[in-house]
Amino acid sequence: MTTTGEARARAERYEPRAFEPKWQARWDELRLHDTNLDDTSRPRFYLLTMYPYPSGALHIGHWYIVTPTDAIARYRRMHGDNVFLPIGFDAFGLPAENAAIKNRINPRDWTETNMENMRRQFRSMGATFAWENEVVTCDPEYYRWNQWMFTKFLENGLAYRSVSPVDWCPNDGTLAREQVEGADRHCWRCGAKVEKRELPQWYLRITDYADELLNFDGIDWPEPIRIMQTNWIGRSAGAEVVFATAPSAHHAGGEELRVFTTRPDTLFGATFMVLAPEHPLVASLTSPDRQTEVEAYVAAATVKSEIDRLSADREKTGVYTGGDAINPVTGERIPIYVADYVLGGYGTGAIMAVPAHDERDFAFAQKYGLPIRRVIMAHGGDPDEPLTQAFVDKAADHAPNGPGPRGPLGGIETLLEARAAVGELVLVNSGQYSGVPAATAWDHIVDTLAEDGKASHAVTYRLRDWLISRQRYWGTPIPVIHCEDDGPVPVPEGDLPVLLPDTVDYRGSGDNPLNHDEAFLAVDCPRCGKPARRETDTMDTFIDSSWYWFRYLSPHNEEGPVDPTLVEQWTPVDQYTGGAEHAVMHLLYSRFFTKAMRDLGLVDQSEPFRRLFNQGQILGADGERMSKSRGNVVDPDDLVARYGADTIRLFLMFMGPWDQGGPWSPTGIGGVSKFLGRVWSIATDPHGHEASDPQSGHLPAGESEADARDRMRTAAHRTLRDVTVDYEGFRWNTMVAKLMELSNVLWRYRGTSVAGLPEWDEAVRLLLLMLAPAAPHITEEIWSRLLEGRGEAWTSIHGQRWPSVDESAAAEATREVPIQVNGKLRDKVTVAMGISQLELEQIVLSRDKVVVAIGDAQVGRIIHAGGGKLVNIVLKA
RNA sequence: GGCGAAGUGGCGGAACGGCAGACGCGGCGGUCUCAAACACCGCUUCCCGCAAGGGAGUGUGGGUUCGAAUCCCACCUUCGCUACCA
Repeated sequence: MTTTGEARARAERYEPRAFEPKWQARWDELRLHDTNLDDTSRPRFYLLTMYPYPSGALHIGHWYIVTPTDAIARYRRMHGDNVFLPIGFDAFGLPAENAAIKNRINPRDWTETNMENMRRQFRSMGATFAWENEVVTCDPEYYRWNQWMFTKFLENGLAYRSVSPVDWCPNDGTLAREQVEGADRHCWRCGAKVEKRELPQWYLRITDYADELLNFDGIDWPEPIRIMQTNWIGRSAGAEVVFATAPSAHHAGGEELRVFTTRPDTLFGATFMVLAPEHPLVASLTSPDRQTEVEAYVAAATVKSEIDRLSADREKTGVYTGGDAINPVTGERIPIYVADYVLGGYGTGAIMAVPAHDERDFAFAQKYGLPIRRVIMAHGGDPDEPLTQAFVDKAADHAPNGPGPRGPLGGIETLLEARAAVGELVLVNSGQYSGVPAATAWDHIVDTLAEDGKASHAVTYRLRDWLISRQRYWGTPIPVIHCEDDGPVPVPEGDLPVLLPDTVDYRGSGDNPLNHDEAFLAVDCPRCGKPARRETDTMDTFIDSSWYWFRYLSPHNEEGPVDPTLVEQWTPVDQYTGGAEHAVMHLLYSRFFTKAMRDLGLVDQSEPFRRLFNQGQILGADGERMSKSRGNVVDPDDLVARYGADTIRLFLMFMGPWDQGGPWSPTGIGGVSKFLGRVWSIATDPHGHEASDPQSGHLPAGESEADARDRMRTAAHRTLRDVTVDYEGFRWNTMVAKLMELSNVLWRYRGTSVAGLPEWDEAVRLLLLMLAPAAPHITEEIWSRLLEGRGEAWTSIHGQRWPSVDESAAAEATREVPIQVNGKLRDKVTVAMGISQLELEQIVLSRDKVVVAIGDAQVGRIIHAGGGKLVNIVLKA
């Protein structure tokens, strides 16, 4: 049998379109992937991948996330695990609402249409999702439990309402802190400039869990993610010190002005104070002659954040309020400034400025001619030596509170350690503390002031409470009723869910249509029965994604948000996969929710995801993020139509390390397609050969049949050994490469006398099994043909057990030993595996090339590296 | 400015103390074909050489080691996140 020209036309070629849809339908029909959650006879494997937003169509980035995840699922099934791989849709959110405004259609219809298309596309991947457990977050069956949990949070003091300045985008309404991006403070979604607005808002007390969230014990997460979360939480241990305002012509004085500092040891160097523009005491401290100037500055500061960050000069600005304060240790009168380099939302919104030891304060003091007093220096130095820049001692920088590495991953673990490190630094110009080591003074000053209630140890965090209010329609209505007499009252459990009305008036502006829906708004107060108004804010969609994996276990459960038995049996999630762009927000919120739900008695655990893998992002061919507006979106449907799903799956895995991502380039896709074509030919037409190649059909010169049989067996089992490790570590690119190598070996033997021998058949079988999780259709098709050819009944290849390595087959009889002389490669020699070092040395030293390389020199040591992997002859100098 | 990640052929990448460039793309040459496409075979880090062979080489400069792409120090570049956190 030959394979060329007409003959090739006759031989059946790899034609994925001919069978991929058939198998997808078959797997669905047999319900191969709906998981029996009650089956406890097998080890469970809860595999979760981040559910998509129903934007309308999958792009290649979705395939990049889902395809390897599906391979993990299939691989675990081959190990006998009861795998649960659910999917759903993150179906609330702005794009639906924007589309609604634009096209005057209902967001629900838009969303439903999109989901239907995406479900079809998911099927075309051959992904084995448990569709029976699908969760759609815009379904009342789901969001009612958001509401239910919100009322529980309220009862337990975890939710509260507060009027505060919020970031406001003219298009998208309120934004979370994290949703404001970049130096110019633009909206993460639409890019518009962000303003500030005062609004009553609902918050969740995530900061109550700040310390617990810093602890990653018992979860296997990538270190960069842990570091990012740790830095995001930003725990800072220091002290709060109370300054008193000084009496003046316009001001009685004696008011408390609290500051947060990590350096109370520098208190004697505090020569002025700075308040954030938002600080509540700004107005009362301002003297009449300064009022105009201060008010103008404060007004400018609220807008400023948008405008001036781009202007490269980050020069500090501020104005004197005309008010003064008393330094509690020196008794000095020091001026109080307002400056926007102090943040209203951090610490107390006020600082004591120590220009000698803080770069920002130094710059400010220089600009406004304020005194700079050195209070810390190396022992024995001259305390009056003028400073040309702030003296910030490095060791203190590495304290957990400093700007350097901090927290559990930051090197120096505790303040004590940090203080020990600054032991050689002493206070100067600090009254009774002069000459005292800075480390000692730190505590002493705080403790002494604490006796008079003037200071206390304090911890602050960068992390703020989670603002969940959105002035938007397409989200979970916050279940609260505002009554004139009773204030905000939670909707009673029996009245849940508060349904989102389906027919609303889209005004085309950013304003929430719920504000104008009288049928929705009008309600009686559950407490007093008087007419009241419903809350119109809806919840941040990150609420939806903060517990959805629990709901997958019992998506239709009407008794509660979760089924405690299934939760206990199936969670925490064994493996979570998703994009690294969610490193902080979604993953931190999910951890918080899990802990909060635990404290409400809903779940029995503290961490949601035991193991996390963050894959990289596929960018457009231009290296930019894929987006419709950039026009660089790659449509997988076209690719599937051309190459078939298996080729696309495999190509995405072959591109490079999974956590790396990178720009999309279809170059090379043909190589993967060719590989599958060869697998096809090897398995379905083992005796065919290429007539255009005179060598084809003959064993390589000098190779016996026995050699070839050995080589096939060895190659197959070594590949199995290595590929198994790659599967475990999600190293898809090398996994594919190794399967290509094995196929190259078999390709060479195709049509020769060893094709079809038991070793051949075994190698082919192993190749198919190893390829099955990654390329499920072609392997299933070939598998069924092989069974049919042997007259056996059909069973799915995906129900087979992962093969085990025959170590004796994987072992080789000989090995090639590279020979170095003085670390330079000079020769190689093939020797028997069991050879002794002495024998090896004799052979090595007798090699011509080695003798030449040694020349007249004397042989010194001979190094046998890596258990005989390499020999290095070291010459005497 | 801070934090994180990464710099290896023309390209994606492999190797992560022991043969640098696995596997694939692209390129070049060839077989098949009237021809093209497909398919197949061979070569392909750079420099010198007809070859045998030799030399250089993993962002740059140092260091540790018998041996460094890999470990350590300094620097440069790119990407991501963050933006004065007291």
